[in-house]
Amino acid sequence: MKNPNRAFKDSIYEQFARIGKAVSSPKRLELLDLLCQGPRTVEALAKESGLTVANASQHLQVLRASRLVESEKDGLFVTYQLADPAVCEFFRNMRILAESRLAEVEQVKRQFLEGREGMEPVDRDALLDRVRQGAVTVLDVRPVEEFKAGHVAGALSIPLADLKLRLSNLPRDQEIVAYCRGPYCVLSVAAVEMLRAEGFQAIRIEEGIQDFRAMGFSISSGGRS
Amino acid sequence: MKNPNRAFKDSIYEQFARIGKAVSSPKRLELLDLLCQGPRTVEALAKESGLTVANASQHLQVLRASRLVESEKDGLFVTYQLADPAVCEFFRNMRILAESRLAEVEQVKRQFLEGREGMEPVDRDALLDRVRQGAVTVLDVRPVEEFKAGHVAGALSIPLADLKLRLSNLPRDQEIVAYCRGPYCVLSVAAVEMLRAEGFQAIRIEEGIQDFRAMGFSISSGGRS
DNA sequence: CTATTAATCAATTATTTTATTGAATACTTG
DNA sequence: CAAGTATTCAATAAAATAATTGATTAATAG
Repeated sequence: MKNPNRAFKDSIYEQFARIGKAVSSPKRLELLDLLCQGPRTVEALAKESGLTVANASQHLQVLRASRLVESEKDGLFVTYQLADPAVCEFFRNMRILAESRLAEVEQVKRQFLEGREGMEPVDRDALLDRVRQGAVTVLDVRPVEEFKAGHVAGALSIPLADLKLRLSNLPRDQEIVAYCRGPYCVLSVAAVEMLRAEGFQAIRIEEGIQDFRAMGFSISSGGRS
Repeated sequence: MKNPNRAFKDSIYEQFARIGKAVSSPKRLELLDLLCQGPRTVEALAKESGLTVANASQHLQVLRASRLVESEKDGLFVTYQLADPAVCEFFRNMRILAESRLAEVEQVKRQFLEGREGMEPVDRDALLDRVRQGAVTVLDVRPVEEFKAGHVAGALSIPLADLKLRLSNLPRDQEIVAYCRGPYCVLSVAAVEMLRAEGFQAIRIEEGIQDFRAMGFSISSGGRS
């Protein structure tokens, strides 16, 4: 057969490619990753991703055109958010695929963490078990809004920026497990370095909130402001 | 903090974007989709996707550079295949995300199937149940090699091209459920049209082999050549 | 060794995509 | 209504991507 269905297939794959194009730019992926933590204004996204506001706005519009995110105007501010939790799950799948297929990812990570304290290889499963059993103090070092949007049940919220001032809230006789946005977020790295320097038993766990959720951990939202 | 970790993040998201770029082209998605059915030579892929051989080869090299596929030289022929079953699963996730987020997909499909016989909306779950229980004749109309690479347990293999000659192998007193590569493959559409014209009770099921696998159906491989 | 075939390479062109800049819009506050 | 701010728009230049063409490489068969 001489493919009389070509036009149909072309249209279909063209649609699928809209999703692919949306996630083909590093900066858009970074924006998506941030949005996985919760809604954000254009300005906040621009700042965190190192983009100019105009450029961030354009990328966000690309993401919106592919229906992965939605925007809402709140007075002067425009808040962007994921259009569906499935988008976050998709991003996570993509991340995991990249980790498994691209050796370069591990390499880049290793190079960055090289020589940092508290980053020794650990028995990840054993650590997760201790978290699950509440046998350690779980510390969420992300900004408060992200903590409120969803956190590991029972975790303590101390954003990295406030950590130095709130050391007295932390136990000196129990291990502290710090987490942040995921394996490529550096908040928990800095937190653990500071805590160790202050004499705490602290260790980083690479998982982010989406990973905990995917692994069936109990997730809470809200909490004291 | 003035983002001293920018370089690290940039490198990481750049790696992730390699996967995104690989799946940002409609033609590469079509190639990936074909490879989800099993290994293929460049020529076969080019023909089926409507690309020139040189162009297909280039796209395949892009896919290989992102480690989603691998190639192996067999005498004169180069055979490409998915680097990992996870790639197929990823593609499926992407397809499902596109279906749920992009109304255009449904629209394009509807427009194409409009007025075709045997494409009436059916109770999908009930149909799947009948397939699961073996209460119908399940017909795989894909090329034999694809059938051999994996098929619904108990299905009968009659490639669309041979269907006219092998009608006697099919029951006239039982419903025939035809499947092919998935919702956007048209082999089963043509098969059902032909079967109905010949007086069979035939119906199409949109699921492809990966969908059946994901839904926990029993999958066999091999079979008579 | 020559001819044949499958696949890739290399060079070109046309098209898209990206970042940047400055202007324009839309909303809020006084 | 005027000033200020968040966002978007529009225009541009730079860079990356895609399809096409013809040449080249590698394996096979005679």
